[in-house]
Amino acid sequence: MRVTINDIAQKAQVSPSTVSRVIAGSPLISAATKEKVLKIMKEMNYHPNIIARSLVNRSPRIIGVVMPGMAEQSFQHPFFPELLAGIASLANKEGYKILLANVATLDEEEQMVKELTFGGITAGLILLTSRDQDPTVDQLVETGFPFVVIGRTENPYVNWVDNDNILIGYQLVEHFLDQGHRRIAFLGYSPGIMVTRDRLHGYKKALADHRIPFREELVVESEFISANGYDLMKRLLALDERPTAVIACDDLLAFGAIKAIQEAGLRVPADIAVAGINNVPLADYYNPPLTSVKINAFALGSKAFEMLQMVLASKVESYNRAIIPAELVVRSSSLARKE
Amino acid sequence: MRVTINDIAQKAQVSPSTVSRVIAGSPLISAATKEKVLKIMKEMNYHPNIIARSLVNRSPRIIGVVMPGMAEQSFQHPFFPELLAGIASLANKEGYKILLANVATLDEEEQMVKELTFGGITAGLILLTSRDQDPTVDQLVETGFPFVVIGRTENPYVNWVDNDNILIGYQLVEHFLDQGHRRIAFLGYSPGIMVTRDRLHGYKKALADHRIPFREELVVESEFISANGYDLMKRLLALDERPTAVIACDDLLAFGAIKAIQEAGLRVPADIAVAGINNVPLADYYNPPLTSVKINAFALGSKAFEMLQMVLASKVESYNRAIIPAELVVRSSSLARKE
DNA sequence: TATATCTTGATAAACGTTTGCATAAGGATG
DNA sequence: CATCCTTATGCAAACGTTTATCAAGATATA
Repeated sequence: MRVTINDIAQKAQVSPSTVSRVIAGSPLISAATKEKVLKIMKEMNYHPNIIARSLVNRSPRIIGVVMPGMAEQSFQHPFFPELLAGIASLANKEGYKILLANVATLDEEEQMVKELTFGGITAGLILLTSRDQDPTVDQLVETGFPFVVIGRTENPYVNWVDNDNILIGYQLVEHFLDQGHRRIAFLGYSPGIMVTRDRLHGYKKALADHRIPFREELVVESEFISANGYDLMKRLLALDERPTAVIACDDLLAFGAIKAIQEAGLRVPADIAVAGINNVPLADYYNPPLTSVKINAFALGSKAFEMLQMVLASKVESYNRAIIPAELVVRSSSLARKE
Repeated sequence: MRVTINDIAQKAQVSPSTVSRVIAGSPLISAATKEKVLKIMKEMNYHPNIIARSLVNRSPRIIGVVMPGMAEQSFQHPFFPELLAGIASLANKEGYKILLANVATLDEEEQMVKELTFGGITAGLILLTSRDQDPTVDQLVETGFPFVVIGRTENPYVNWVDNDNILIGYQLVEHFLDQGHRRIAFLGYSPGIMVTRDRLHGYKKALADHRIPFREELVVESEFISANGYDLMKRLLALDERPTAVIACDDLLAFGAIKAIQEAGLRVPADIAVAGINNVPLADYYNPPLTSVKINAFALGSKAFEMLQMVLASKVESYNRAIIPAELVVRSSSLARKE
């Protein structure tokens, strides 16, 4: 049998409301009573029933985190756990619990979001998305339910946190230009995925700023899956004029690409330089070590929670955006031989 | 304002209990009423309040998943998300929500588990652990709260799901023996971590079964962190009699080891063969591609949920164990040159 | 026609909290 | 000593469900 506030009250010879006030740290309670109640609470190993508490003050200290399914492959991604840890680090501190909505299909996602918003179980939502058009986001905007997006969508009525993907693309190009490259390819553009769009955008902008003509054939589309890096790179290798440098939208793609390059009898970076994005733990151990961009997933998560908290406190007047800086990590896969 | 069961009842000219019974699919309701109510529910976009429902029938359809913190590094691990997906796949189907308790320290873990068990918010817990002695597990056993462990601990009063780590160690040794190796090293044994203990156990058993003497110096201890593979391997390389094959307790360790081997001017697998465990996505793209053991994390997760459901239904008389089979994936890092 | 049976729906209590309002005790003030 | 604060506590309603018990109407049976 579960020990309730009434049991404590009875044992302490006070009313339940007094116990409740002790728990809440109300100043209206005498020191003596407070101490007595606290002691008994400890003795009886009492823990407040979160459910009951949530019911009465209609904002449960639970936030929902909605993750897209394996369909998007994102689940395999090492930064997901880090992101969760980032959210949790702050959430725990603030006494929020995290309800993880791990959905596989879009239908499931829609249903889940409905349950979470109308079901009264969560106070707010953090939504992970990489799609440029996200029906779930639109759905949430319509209901007015408090939420924050990690990633970015085209819907403007949204508070979001994201990496500066445009800058990431830009910086990688500049890095390669510094190394003397002029034919720089972009591997892994996926039209529906905002991240890749932004990165490509940065890539184009950097080229333009440095008066390098943009070449359609140097951009290779994909589905953001590792296995493709190998195949995609082969397309580039088949070009009349091969690129001398390759920016891959993800480290997994980069590894595949390097494999293809090496199999073709070429060397990285001597013949073709390569850089990835996300800085997976193995980038350092690859041969050659892979230049990448470190995404601060932890910060992404904690910032998202922070923003959601602002939203919950109605402290946001307009729509907020936060951009988490990323850091270029140069390793040998992108370095020119000394000239 | 939230639409409640009373709003529906009012609109439908019936009592709240009737609406409730419609939701529950009770057979005591006439088809006409049922249809009318359902229609109005849809019209008003009604979703039952999960909190209120949980309060009244004291078993909320929420299970807690407790994950060890970054301290154990486990978070970086690619199979964590897959595990979660495995849990969620079944949980969603059964109408259970997942509360993710993502704790950083042991104190936080203890506190969190207390809140989850006594706080009435979860019906049961799935606990991830790799420690042989886990205070949280002991704590849970004592309270009698329904829970299942993924991983294994020494506490016997526990339902758990795990890989057959002993077999994994055994098979890898046999694989290397098949390739003609006799001096096989074991990299990454960590005394407090059950997984590595079991794998080492399998390793020893295989050696014994094949009458190969066990050599203390071929077992290298570590902390289960990628960065160490490199350093640990150097210790092996410094031996008078170097091993000709290395089993690494984790792919990340294996990658570090390969790097050390190659830096020492030796070749993999020609001079030293290497195999890892966990089959991370990159194993295939490494140079050379890494032999590894595929852990079915998804199955691990879904099996754990299944078991928890049994526990919740009190369908377990004794303590259950489930072992998820793993699969050796042979790639070139472990293959002997043709003789 | 009176009674029993069955179908359908309503009433109210309960789950464990929080909190506005009321109240009692004690001290200060006039 | 009556009045008024202040401080500390209790009472009871409310949060949105579920469900046991009860009631009423309809139908069948004697």
